[in-house]
Order: sequence, then structure tokens, then C-alpha cells
Amino acid sequence: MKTNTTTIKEIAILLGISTSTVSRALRGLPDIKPETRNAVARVAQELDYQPNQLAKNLVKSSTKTIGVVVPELNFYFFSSVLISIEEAALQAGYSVIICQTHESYLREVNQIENLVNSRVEGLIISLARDTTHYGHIEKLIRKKIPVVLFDRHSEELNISKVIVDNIKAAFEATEHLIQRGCKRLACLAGPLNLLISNERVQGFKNALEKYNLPFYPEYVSHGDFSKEHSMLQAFNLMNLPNPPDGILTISDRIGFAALHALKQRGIKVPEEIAMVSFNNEPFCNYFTPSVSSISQPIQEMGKEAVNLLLKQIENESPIPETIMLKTQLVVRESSMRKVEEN
Amino acid sequence: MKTNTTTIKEIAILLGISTSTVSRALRGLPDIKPETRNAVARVAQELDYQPNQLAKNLVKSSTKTIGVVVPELNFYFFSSVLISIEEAALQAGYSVIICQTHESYLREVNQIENLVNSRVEGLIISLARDTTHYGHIEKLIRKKIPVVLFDRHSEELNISKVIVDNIKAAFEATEHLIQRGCKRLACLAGPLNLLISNERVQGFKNALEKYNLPFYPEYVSHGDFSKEHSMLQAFNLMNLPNPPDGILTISDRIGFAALHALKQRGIKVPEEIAMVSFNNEPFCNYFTPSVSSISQPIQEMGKEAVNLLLKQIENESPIPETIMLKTQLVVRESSMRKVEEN
DNA sequence: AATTTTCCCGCAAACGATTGCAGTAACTAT
DNA sequence: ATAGTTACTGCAATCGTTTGCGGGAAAATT
Repeated sequence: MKTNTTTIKEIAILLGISTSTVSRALRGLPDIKPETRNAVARVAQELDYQPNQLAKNLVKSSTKTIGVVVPELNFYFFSSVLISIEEAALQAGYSVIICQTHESYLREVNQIENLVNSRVEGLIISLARDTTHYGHIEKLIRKKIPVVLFDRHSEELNISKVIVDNIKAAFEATEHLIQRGCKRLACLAGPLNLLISNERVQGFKNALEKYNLPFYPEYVSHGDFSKEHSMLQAFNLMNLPNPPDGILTISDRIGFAALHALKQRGIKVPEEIAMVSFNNEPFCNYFTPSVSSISQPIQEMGKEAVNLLLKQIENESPIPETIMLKTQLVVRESSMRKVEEN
Repeated sequence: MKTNTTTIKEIAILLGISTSTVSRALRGLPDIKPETRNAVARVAQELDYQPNQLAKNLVKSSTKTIGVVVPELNFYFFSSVLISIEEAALQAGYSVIICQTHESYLREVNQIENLVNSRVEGLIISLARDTTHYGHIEKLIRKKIPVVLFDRHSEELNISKVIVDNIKAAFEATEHLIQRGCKRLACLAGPLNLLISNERVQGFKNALEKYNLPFYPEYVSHGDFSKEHSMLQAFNLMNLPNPPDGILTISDRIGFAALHALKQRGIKVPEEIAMVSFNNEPFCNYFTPSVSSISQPIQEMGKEAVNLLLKQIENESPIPETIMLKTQLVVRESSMRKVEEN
């Protein structure tokens, strides 16, 4: 493909001056006579000159670009955080390149490698479901490439992250269910090796413990967030000899599917089974019954992730920092059982 | 920032050979002695050499990258098409850069300019809501940069596009409502200048005409897809002296909000008002009542868009091609009124 | 008038790769 | 022994910018 775009050299030849003068003129640097500056501007305009970003980046070895890697663009939570990341990055003069891993470890490794080869100045990553070892991330640290994790993090990695207190959030949600009179609590969790899922299960357990409620392993079931799997998880719970009267799901995706399953069985929510979910997606309002859910500070999360990253990029301060943001339980119909006074 | 990444030159110096030999060795080109090839490989491994993509792209003036511009990452439809676009691109050896415009014309112009400056080899674009003139797109054509539009297109632009037959789809949905006994039909549309919205309204009108039903302008209302606006649109319809008994909404986002509004008013769906919506998002199943909706071929859309783009990139065939894909009406509860036999 | 200062501008190297062409050494054929 | 291949490897240009340094002409100072 012949590149039919105009270059700085063409402008230079056309005006009989050197490329350096053109370069300086275009960028408004001093030491350029107004006339030549105007002439350059005019010709550039006429030829619709657009600087070649590749060449620019190469010589400055700075791309003013950050890479963002998420499991799935399709998830409301991720696409929303992405929006705030882009917003914050843009304000700081950075642009972002977005990649998805489809929850695959291999893709994650690949995407990150590509981003690094494209010389992004830093990475904001939410780990894939299948990621269980972290050599690729550690390599980034060794190479001193700024990284920030958000949401899907790992305890093994001592790097900057912005997360929420999943244990506490799940604890509060479970506590809320208990206070609404639930005695037999179940938890629909995500994949077994997913830290945030396990943290939420931990919070769930903690609440049971505090209120002296028994914990039965069969009341905690693991799935992959898919609709089919989540519904199955719900059906299995209902098929237990002594079905639960309260459910915590660690994601709205799971929650909606589970509620759908309950509805199919004709189970009344919240009367027979109460439920609280995670993420507080807009659809929580639309569901019948509306879904109680834990709201994550999506806006803030993106903003803080970018801040943390820029700090690393600009100050080269390699001290890992963890920002733990607050969640908020939004109570709606799905958990509002009438509590008998006594 | 000192670039502490290893370059081809360092390897060359370390081995006392030239950079060209290293380059050739690394890429498996012929005419390299096995020993030197191995030596190069070994050193590259040790130093964890990663090629600088910027330099590579510059010299080859080919980035193997396509840019995708969508209004909002947050919309299920767009994020899903993105997934299939990325999939198809990846298979063809291209990577994608994703940008969003937040429905703003200015951002669209900016994002496209950035992508072009970064030398993407082609663009797949879904126009922003606020885009009413197309100079920036025409400029791309003049510069012979391959472009494909999808979904949000424009009749003014004579370029490749992959769309659905919105008029027909809306016609069929409206026809379905009529066949379920609706007499007073309304349409909740999007912004006034949005082509796909207007096309759907046109299909709506066509159906009314065919079945000799009156068309009242006040039964067509325009909004911006937001929850608040959409609910307001629905309330306004219900406040009419003679409220509709059937509604077509041109997007699930509008549809869900409208249904929510109807529920708040205690209106029975589909008995009092039946409804069909557009996009067939997964939530359609979860809503109570479940929402009849027109399914768009999301997978295919992305795939075809990439195909059309690659055709332009590789063959340099500038003949614009329009691919019109089929939609499918998925009937669920929200439109299934009992029809009296006579 | 001579010197200094100011104002512009160009040369050439650099960023990190790729690539056409030329060149050297070893090997084969005569 | 000489010429002709073959097998490698290096030189240097190139991609499109940026930038340090140096230099010449005009303007200002003495």
C-alpha cells in the first residue's frame, strides 16, 4: 500500500526549507519567523498534513497511551469502569487501548505482550478467570512497567491495586439477610479460583459465624457466571432437602439468572427466599422483584486506577499502593421480607 | 524515562554481529548459519528481547490494526458486536483498537483522527448520535482509508456498510402487534436525527398504513435512550386522552424503562398494553413479563464488517458494498395478548 | 566600523527496526 | 590452480519524526 499521506518532508521540499524547520513551525516552537510559520501552516493545511504518530512515538519513545485489559467487554461492570478509566486518562492527556481476554489466561498473556510491544506506558488490568499463575505480571514488574490491578486481583501480587472490601461487603449483605429473618443461608459463587468470589464467600461465612448460624458446604455453589450454569446452581439449591430461605449471589449476572430460576419454580421472593446480589447493575431496578444489590463505586474505581498508574508513570515511584473503596448495599424488594415483631 | 528494554542492537553488539543478521535470525529468515541463529535466539531469550512494535510498524508502514469506533461501550449491543469484530479480526491476524464517542460528534472526529494518525489500516464505525454532517468520514474516503459503517449509518455516505433492514423489522413487529389485536399503536423512538430510529419509525408507519390504522403524530415520541427520558416518554403516552394499546420501542433500553413505567402505573402488559422492543438483549428473558424483541444478528454483523473491511484493505477495491442482514422477531409475553376468535 | 547580540534556519544524528545489495570465505567443479 | 557456486553476513539506506548544535545574516551595541 503506497502511503499517500503527506509528510513533513514534502512540505519542506515544497517550501524549499528543511524538515526541522517545518517540524518546529508546526509545533509552535520559538525561533521561527512568522512568515515561514504561516507558510508552513498554509501548506500543511492545503495538503491536509497529519503527523505520523508512529514516527513521533518512536523518536520520543513515549506513546502517551495506557493499556486496559478486562475479562469481557460485555459485562456491565467492566464496560462501565472502562468508561471512567478512559475519561480520567483523557483528562491527563493519555489515550487508552482496550483489550479483552475472554477469561482466558493465554489471551491475557498475549494481549499484555502486545500492549507492551506497542509501548504503552502502563497497564490497568483485571485478571482473567483462568489466570492462576502470575509470571506475566511479575515480568512487567521486573521490567518496571507500571501496572495497576482492579477488581480481579491476586494476593500473590505485591503491586498497586484498587479494589473493594469484598469480605466486608458480603458480610453486610449477609447480615442484612439475617436481620430480615433468614435462617438458612446459601451463597451462589463464581469459579473456585476467583479471588473476589472467594472473598465474598468468606464475608458470607463471617456473617454466619457472627450470628451463630450453621454453615453447610452444600449451600455454597460455584459456577461460571453463565446464565445456564447460574440457573442450575439455583435449581440445585432448591432441590436440597432443606432449601435455603436466603441467598447471596456474588454477581448480578448470577443473581438475575437465579431469580429467574426461582420464578420458574414459583417460589416467592422475598417471602420464601430472600436475595441480595452484587454490582447493582441498572437492571436491578427493572427486575420483579427489584433486586437488592451491593453497589460498587465504578466511577471512582476507574479514576483511582488511572491516578495510581499515572503516579507510577510520572514519578516512577514503585511503592505498591492498595486503594480499598467503599461499597454500599442498596436494599430493594428482593430482600425486604416482613420481619415478625416479638 | 530511560527505556530499559533490550534492542536488536544490543544483541548484535553482544554477539559481535550486525543488526541485520540479528533481525533476520529472529524472524527465521534463510541465509543464517544455524549456530548464529541459535546464539541470537539464546541471547534474545536471556535478555528477554521484545521487538519494538512502533519501529516495526514505521518501517513496514503497516500496523495490522483496525480501529473500531462505537457510541458507547456500555450498550450491550455495541459491546457484543465488538466481541465478534475482535474475534474476526484476530483470526485474520489483525488487532483492534476500540474507541468510544459517548455520542458526541466532536469526540468522534477526534477519535477517528487519532486512529488515522496511529496508522490503523481501516476503520469500523457506528456513528454517534450527534453526528449530522460527515466531512470527517468523507475525508477518510478521499484519503482512501478503508471504512465500514455498521448499525448507525447514514444515507448520505456512499461507503460499505453492514446494517439490518430496520424498516422491515419494525414493520414485522408492528404487524405482530396488530395481529395480536392492538388498535392504537404508539412508538417510542430515539433522537430525531438518528437514521436507524427514523427507519424503524418508518416501518412502524408502513404497518399502520397497510392495516388501515390511523397514524397520530403524538403517538410517536422521541428520546435519548436514557432511563429517565424513556420513562417520561411512556408516562406521556399513558397520559394521552386515549392511551395506546400497543407500543413499539426502537431499543430495549427504551423498552425496559417504558415497561418499568407502565408497571409503576399498574398497567397490565400485555393485556392493556402490548409491547415489542428492539435488540433482544438477554434481559428480555428476565423481565416480567418477558419482552418480545427483534433480534439482531450480532455475531454476523461483526464478522461481515470485518470481512468488508479486509476486502478493502487487501484488494483495495473501493466499490462500496452494503450488506443487509436479517432480523428475527422473538415473541415473548409482553406482546402475547389473547386474541378473541370470531 | 567593528563587535556583539539576536533571530532564524539547516545539518546530522537518533529512535529501533527492515531490506536490497554487495562482499567474503569456503566449497565445488573444471 | 583457477573459476564458479554456495552460504553467510555486513553496509547503508529507509520509515517519519525530533532535537542538539552550529552557523550565517540582520540588528543592535559600542
